[in-house]
Amino acid sequence: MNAALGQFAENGFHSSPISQLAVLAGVGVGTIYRYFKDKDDLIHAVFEKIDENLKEELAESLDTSLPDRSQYIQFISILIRYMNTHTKEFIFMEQYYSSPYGIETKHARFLSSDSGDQSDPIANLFAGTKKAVLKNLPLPIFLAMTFGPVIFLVRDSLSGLVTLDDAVIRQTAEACWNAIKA
Amino acid sequence: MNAALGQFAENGFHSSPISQLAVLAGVGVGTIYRYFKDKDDLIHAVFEKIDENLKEELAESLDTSLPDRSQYIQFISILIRYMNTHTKEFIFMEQYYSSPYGIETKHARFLSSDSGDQSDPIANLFAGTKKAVLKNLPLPIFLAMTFGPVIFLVRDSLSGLVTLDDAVIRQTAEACWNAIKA
Amino acid sequence: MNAALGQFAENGFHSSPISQLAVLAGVGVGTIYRYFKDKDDLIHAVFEKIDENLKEELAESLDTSLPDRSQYIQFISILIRYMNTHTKEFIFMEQYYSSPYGIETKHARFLSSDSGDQSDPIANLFAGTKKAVLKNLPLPIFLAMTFGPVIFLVRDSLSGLVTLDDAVIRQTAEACWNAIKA
Amino acid sequence: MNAALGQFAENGFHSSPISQLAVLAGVGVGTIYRYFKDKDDLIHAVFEKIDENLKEELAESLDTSLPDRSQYIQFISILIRYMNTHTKEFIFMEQYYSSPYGIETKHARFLSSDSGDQSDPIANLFAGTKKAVLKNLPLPIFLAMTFGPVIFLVRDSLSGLVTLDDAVIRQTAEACWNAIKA
DNA sequence: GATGAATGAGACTTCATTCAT
DNA sequence: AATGAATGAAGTCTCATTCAT
Repeated sequence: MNAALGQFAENGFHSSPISQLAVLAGVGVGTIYRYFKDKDDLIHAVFEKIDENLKEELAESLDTSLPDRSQYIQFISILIRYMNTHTKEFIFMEQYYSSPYGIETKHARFLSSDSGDQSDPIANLFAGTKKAVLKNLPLPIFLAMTFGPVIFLVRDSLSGLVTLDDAVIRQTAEACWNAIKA
Repeated sequence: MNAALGQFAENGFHSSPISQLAVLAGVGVGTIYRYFKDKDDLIHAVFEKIDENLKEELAESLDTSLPDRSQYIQFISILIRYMNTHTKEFIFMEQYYSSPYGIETKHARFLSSDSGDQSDPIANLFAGTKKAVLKNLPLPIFLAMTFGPVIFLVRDSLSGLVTLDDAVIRQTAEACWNAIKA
Repeated sequence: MNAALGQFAENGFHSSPISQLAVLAGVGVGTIYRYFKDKDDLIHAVFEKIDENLKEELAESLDTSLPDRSQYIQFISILIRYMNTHTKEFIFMEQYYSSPYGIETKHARFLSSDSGDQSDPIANLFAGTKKAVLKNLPLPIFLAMTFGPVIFLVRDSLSGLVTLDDAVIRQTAEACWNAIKA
Repeated sequence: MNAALGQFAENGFHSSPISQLAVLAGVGVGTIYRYFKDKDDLIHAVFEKIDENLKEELAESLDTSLPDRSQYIQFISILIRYMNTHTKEFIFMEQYYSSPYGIETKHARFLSSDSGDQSDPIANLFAGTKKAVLKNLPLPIFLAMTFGPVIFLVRDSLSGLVTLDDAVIRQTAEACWNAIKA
C-alpha cells in the first residue's frame, strides 16, 4: 500500500499499472490480487488507511483541555503541517476526492453520518467548538471555512506558490478563527 | 467541447474515450483530431474556455463602484452561485487542477503573473481589496481564505450535503470577509 | 509528382500522407485525386516518370560510336553519376523495387519483354555489347554484373560509406568490364 | 519471430499488423509486447536473427584452407544458394535495408567496424582475399563487386526472370572473381 | 500462498478517400 | 476544376486480470 500510495500520488491512478506497483512493492502481480479484489479495491483501501492515519495523528496531537480559540487554532496548524509534510497522502486525497471514487465515499459517509461516531476526534472538536461559540453558523459553513482554506493553501504550497512557515500558518489559522467566531 | 465537458465532468478524463465524445458530439472520431492535436489538447482547450467564461461572467456581474466589503461579499456570492449552477464546469475544474494538466497550468500562470493583466477582473478585485484593508495579509492567504471555502462549500453542495440558499451564501461570504478584513 | 517524389524518398511511402503531399505541392487534397486514382496510382506514376527520365538521360549521354569497352565503361560511369546525384530518384526506386509495387511492375515488364522494344537505348546497348564480346554469358548474369555493383556502390555512397570520386567510378566501371568481357 | 519473418517478407512491414502476426504465431497480441518493446524492436530483432543465421551458415560452410580464387568462388556460390533458398530472409533483408531501419544499422556497423571482429567469417575472408590479390582495389568497390551482383541475381531469380542452376551460379561467381582479381 | 506469463478488450491516433461547396 | 472538412476503418500499444505452475 505504501508503494501504491507513492505511485498514485506521483503519476495518478491511471498511470500506475498494477505491474509497476508490484515491482515497487517487491511482490508478484498476482499477490496483489490475493489481498485486493481489484484495482479499485486497492485504491479505496489506500484511502481508508490514509484517512485513518490522519485521524490518529489529530487525536494524538490535539490538546482538548485548551480553550476554544487556542484549540481551534492548534487544530488548523496541525492540519496544515500534517498535510504539507505528508505530500503523497495529500495529493492522493485530492485525486481521490476529484474522482468517482471519492464521490461514492462521500455519499456513503453522509448517509451513515446519523450514527454519530463518538470516537471521531474531529467530530468531537467541531461539536465542542460549535456549541461554545458558533451557535448560529451551520455545520457545512463551519467545515468550509475550516478545511477549505487549509486545502487551498497546502495545494499552493505543493505547487511552490507559497512557503508555509510558522508565520503564514499562524496567520491562516487566525483568519479561519475570525471567520467562524461569534 | 460541450460534449467533452459533459463527459469529462461525468466520468473523468480517463473514462471518456474519444470515440464516445465523438458520438455525443455527433461527429466522426477523426473530426475531433482536426481541431485538437490530441486528447490533452482538447482537455486544455475545454479548461481555457471554462476559465474564460467564468472571467467574463465575473467581469459582467461585478459592480466595481461598491465599497470594499460589499464588493467582496458580492464577489463571493457570485462565485458560489456560478460554480453551483455550472456543475459540469466545476467538476471539470476540480479534476483538472488535481491532475498534471492543472499543475502545469498553475505554474505557467504563476510565472507570468508579474505581467499584471489589467483586464483580469479577479486580479483587479484582489488588488483593490488588498490595498484597502488587508495590508498585512500575504496574497496566498488571501486567496486561500477566499477560494478555499467557496470550493469546499460547492463540493459539498454537489454531494448533496448542503443546500446553497441565499442565507447560506450570505453567511459564507460574510465569514470570508471576517477572515480577511483588517 | 515532384513533391511526392521528395516525400517518398525522405519518409517512405507509408509516412507520406496525401495531405502532406498536397501541402508541399501547393494544391488541395482533392485535386490529387483528380489526377491519380489513388495513392498507389500516384506511386506508380512517379516510378514511370523517373524511369523515363533515366532512360532519356542515358539515350542522350551515350556515345554509340565508341568501341565496346569504352562504351560500356562510359555507360557504367554515367549510371553511377546519375544515380548518385539523383538521390531522391534512387532512394525512391530502391523502395519501390523492395515493395509489392516493384514486384508487380517487374513481372509485368518481364511478360511483355518479348515485344523487343527497339527504341530502348539500354536494351540496344546490351544487345550490341553482348553480341560483340559476351557470346557465352547469359543476359541475367550480364545484367547482374552491370547493375548490381552500381546499385550497391551508390547505396553505400548515400550512406556515407564511400565517396564516389572519378577514380572510384573509373575503377568500378573497369571492374564490371573485367567481369563480363570475353 | 518466424511468423513475423513470413509476414514481413510476404506483405511488407506496413501491411503486417501486429494482430495478424499474433494470430499466425498462435499467441495473443499482448504477448508479443512482452518480448518486444514495439514493432520496430521486433523488426530489428528479426533482422539480427537472420543476420546471425547467415553468418553461422557461412562460417560452417567456408573452407578456409582453399586457395584464394577457389575460396572466393565458393563464397559467392554459397551466398547465392543461401539467399535463393532462404527467400523470406532475402526479401526481408531487402526491405530492411531500403528502410530507415537498415540505414541506422548500416551506419552503426560502419562506425564500429574499426573494432575488427575476428569471429566474423565474412570480414576474415575479405581481409584474406584482399591482402592476397587486391592490393589496389578499395574495399567499397570490392564489396560492391561481390554483393551487388549476388543480390541483383537473386532478386531476378525470385522474380522468375532467371533460374539459378549450378552453371549460372558458377558463371556468376567466376565473373565476380574476374572483376576483382589483380 | 506466491508468481508472472499470457491474454485481449479497449484506448488513442492516423490517414486514404469522399463529396458538398 | 479545385478544395478541404469530415469520416471511420484500421493500426499500435497498454494494462487489468486470470490461472497454471
